[in-house]
Amino acid sequence: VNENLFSRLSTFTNPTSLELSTFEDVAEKTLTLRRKEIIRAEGASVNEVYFLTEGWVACSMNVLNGRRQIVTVSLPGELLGVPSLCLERAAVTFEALTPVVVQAISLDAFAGLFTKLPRLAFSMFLVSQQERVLLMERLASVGQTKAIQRLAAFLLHIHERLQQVDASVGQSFELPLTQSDLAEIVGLTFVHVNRSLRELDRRGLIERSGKRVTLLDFEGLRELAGLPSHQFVRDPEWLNGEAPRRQAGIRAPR
Amino acid sequence: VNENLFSRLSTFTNPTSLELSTFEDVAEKTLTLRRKEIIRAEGASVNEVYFLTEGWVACSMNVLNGRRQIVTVSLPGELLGVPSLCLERAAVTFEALTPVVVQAISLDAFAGLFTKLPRLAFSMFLVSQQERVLLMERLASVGQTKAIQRLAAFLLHIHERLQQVDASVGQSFELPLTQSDLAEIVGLTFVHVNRSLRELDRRGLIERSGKRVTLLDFEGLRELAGLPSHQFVRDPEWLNGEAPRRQAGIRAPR
DNA sequence: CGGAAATTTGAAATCGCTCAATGATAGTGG
DNA sequence: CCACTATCATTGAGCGATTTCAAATTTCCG
Repeated sequence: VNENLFSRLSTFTNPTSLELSTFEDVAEKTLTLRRKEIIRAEGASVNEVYFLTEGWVACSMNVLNGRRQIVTVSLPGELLGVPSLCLERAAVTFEALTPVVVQAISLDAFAGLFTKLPRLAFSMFLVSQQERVLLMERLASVGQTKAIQRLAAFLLHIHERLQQVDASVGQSFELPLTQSDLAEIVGLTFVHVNRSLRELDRRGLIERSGKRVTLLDFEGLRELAGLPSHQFVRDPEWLNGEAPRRQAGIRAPR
Repeated sequence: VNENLFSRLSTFTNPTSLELSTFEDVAEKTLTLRRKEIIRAEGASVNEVYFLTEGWVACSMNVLNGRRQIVTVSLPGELLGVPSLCLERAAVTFEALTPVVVQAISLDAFAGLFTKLPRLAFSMFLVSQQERVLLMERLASVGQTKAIQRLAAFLLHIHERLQQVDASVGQSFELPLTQSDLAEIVGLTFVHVNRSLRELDRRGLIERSGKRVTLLDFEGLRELAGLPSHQFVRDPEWLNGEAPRRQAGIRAPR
């Protein structure tokens, strides 16, 4: 499972061994959690970010009517809590969907990374932009498409991300989410998620047994989902263009 | 209107005059557009980012069924096109909602900024995190709340951002969006947006005349919207903690 | 002033939600 | 290993929110 833990940091550039080892060194403590345990709740003070090394995590935001939106599902190799860096109090709750292992990184250490390894910093910047694009896609899916399309879009999305962590994933994979979780992801009730999943089943697009899902017809699913496909850059040449000319550190203004 | 053009870059730290002047220098050409004109379309190759100096811009993503989602509305002082930096082809279309002026910044120049002014870079990093939080809020609103609540949430949101650009904005402001635009923002049809706006009217929460909107009852609107309120950090101490110790540039791995 | 775009309104159809009940599955303690 | 319990999945029926289609008004702009 651990085979490609840094795939996320390597999405846009190849990190040097120095970069990777420095990154590994900033971890201060390792936390192990069981399913349903909370890593950090919405509203908690922002003292650290987390590097997810094992398991799945739901990142959710509560709405006053008692409902909640799962805004992201995080997989091994991802950083948790980066968006809340700009806030006094955390915006989202991190809940373990499976047994989970995370490494806590203090804000000082994280900011230090940013200065010591500016190229890694730029990688993290690009990863954040990728997350923005993915959030936009989710918003487009939830805002503009029907139940069955939203589910198709999410299944394709999570399958693709799973493949990046573990290249051995085929068309079939374990989805450790209840139908309630799915409902909170795609903005529906769990009853309607149930009916829509069976409809995907009936149409021969997917197959389910227990928590295992098989995507039978990728083309059909993509067409149904209706979202544009996005090709991510790899080592863009402009990154190495003007970039290396000067040296500087992050420094307060006079 | 132009009074606080750099409010966005100054959200988290106070930029030095060097930082601001360097930032201003990277602009390569100035584009002036009329309402409805496209600055850059979804799918176009990613050659530049844009600094919006005047007017409102809708950032939208198309879905196959012919509908589209407006994922962001940008106001003066904001950068356009940063998320698409991680893509081969642009993810969103930028369309002028009013007469607009933008400055184009080449990717090389932008990457150069990142290296020359790492503190400004970190500011931009934090602005990106803020955008992620705002997108999550929008997703929660669209995914989990009813039509009237989504509109309340959006009106509060845009009012708050407007105030940051122009402190003189009171409870009343010009909203240069059609009801179709609003529909594409909150994930409804324009017919239902119309009915929901009149319902907000009827309840005495807002008042409309032409494009001018007055928010009559902020407390009521906030309660209705049902979203958590988020307080953004200002000059966080961890930013100056470990950060200034080293000097480095963005550099390719060996 | 004329035409196009935007807003408003009505009526019917559809989608998704709520409430309620039944079955299936997995985990727990004895 | 089994009984017990909680959680999860499934199904039905009726209701409510939102969409769709269609048409009338109003506003905006040249």
